[in-house]
Amino acid sequence: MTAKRIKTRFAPSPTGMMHIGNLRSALYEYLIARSGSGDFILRIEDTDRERYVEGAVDVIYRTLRTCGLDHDEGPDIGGPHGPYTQSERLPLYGRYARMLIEQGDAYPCFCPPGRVDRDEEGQETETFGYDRRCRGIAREEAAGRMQAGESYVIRQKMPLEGETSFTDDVYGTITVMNKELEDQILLKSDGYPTYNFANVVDDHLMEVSHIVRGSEYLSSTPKYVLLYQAFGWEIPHFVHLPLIVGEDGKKLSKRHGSTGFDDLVEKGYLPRAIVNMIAFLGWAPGGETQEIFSLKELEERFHIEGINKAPAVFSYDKLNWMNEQYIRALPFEDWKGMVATEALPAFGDQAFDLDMLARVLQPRVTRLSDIPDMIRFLTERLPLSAELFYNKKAKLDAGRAKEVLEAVKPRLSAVPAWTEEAILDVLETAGSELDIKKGQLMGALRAGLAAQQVTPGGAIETAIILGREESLERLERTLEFLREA
RNA sequence: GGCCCCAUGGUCAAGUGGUCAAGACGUCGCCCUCUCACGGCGAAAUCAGGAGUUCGACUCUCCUUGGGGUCACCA
Repeated sequence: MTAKRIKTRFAPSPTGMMHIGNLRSALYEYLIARSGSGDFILRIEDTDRERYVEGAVDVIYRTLRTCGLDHDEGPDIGGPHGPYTQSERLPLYGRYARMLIEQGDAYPCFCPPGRVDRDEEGQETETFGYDRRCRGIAREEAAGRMQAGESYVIRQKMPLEGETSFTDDVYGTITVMNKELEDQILLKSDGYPTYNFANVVDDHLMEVSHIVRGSEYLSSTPKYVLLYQAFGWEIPHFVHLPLIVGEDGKKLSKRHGSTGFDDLVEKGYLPRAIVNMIAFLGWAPGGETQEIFSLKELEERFHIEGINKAPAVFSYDKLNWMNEQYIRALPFEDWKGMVATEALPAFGDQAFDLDMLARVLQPRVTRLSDIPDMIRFLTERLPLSAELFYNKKAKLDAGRAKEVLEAVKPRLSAVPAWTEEAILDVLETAGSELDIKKGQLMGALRAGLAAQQVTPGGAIETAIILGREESLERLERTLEFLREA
């Protein structure tokens, strides 16, 4: 193969959400193109009218855009090989199919759909696939029946002997016996091509150099190779990707939880983290140990040799970690904006200090959607209990907490400005004057303010977030509880 | 079941005949510490099995076992 310009395509079918597996294909296709300064194009494969979902094309555009996978040709931006939507290319497929019939590499088939093979006793046989019943129909008879308006499909005529092999850039050379290949349908009775036919025609016409797709297509690739040969077209590079599977080792699907890009985003995963995560499902840079890569960096390091052959299990644990890395590294202002959209509705009319809240949350949040639960103790006054104040190490319990708070609350009420520095100053003074250990002081205050044993952030941070008024009211309420206990 | 593919710790994986077999996630422990995190340090944990080839195999070959994919007028 000559040093042709690298060109890859993402060819999704508009059937709904953007599955993680599809997105990974798109990402690898994009990276293979970009790492070789080639082109990445988008083609919509809408040849299945029954599965077509309104609006699915927009999901595809939107997802690619938010992930930063810009394409060079596509239905929305055009290009030299349009149209890029298969339903608009129908006449083309018919023409090429007829060409194959004339060459003797395809034939019309009049069998009803889904016919099951049966043996002499009428039992279903164990053999699968079409039995080539119509393959022997004389050309004139076939032409007559087609003329007469009989419904038919066009099937590829597979060689009955010999073998076909091709070399995949990831899996190496693969060979199959031709007799194993089914006379697959190229053109359906409704005039639409099947994927098996359209992808070959379009990939050739659009000058795609590297066909990148999931390994579930590996076993049907010999049939495509035969098609390329029948047309006398140059065989492109094949780059089959290892499957993404769930924890149970099975191909990732709906029952494995959130497997759509939108689902993940809704759960609070950052698009950049998702992209980084799926880049490593079946690929590794080799040599180096870095795992956090921006899309730009991936464009520089990605290479086909780094693609693995074994299926990869999608790990939510690892995704969580990646998301945390991205959250921690976010510029504070960006992070604050995200916290605001989660927190504002939860706080409602209640005032709170967004800066401090964001600061406290940044090193602790795993997914954005976790925020509402994490801040519930701030947006609601939770029920109190004696156990809240128990801390063995600090020798703190409800009784001691009452003493501490009784002593400290008046001083807090008198703080001139409700700032970190001022509050810390008051508490330190109180601590040394009244001889209260820091653990007891802070522990009692934090529990008294939060009414929750474990909190993100400490006593002072909590006080700042809540503000003076709410903090003092909460302390008064706590003291009332403690006095009665 | 036929055909095809795959096989390093629980997971993602580096490795390409000679390494004490990287690193990350997760798990566990310690430190830091007003709780929880973050951060730091450390630990346990892997070459599926069997034959070969070779002076020497995780690396090469074969077989076994295990797993997966595919057998649609879906892609």
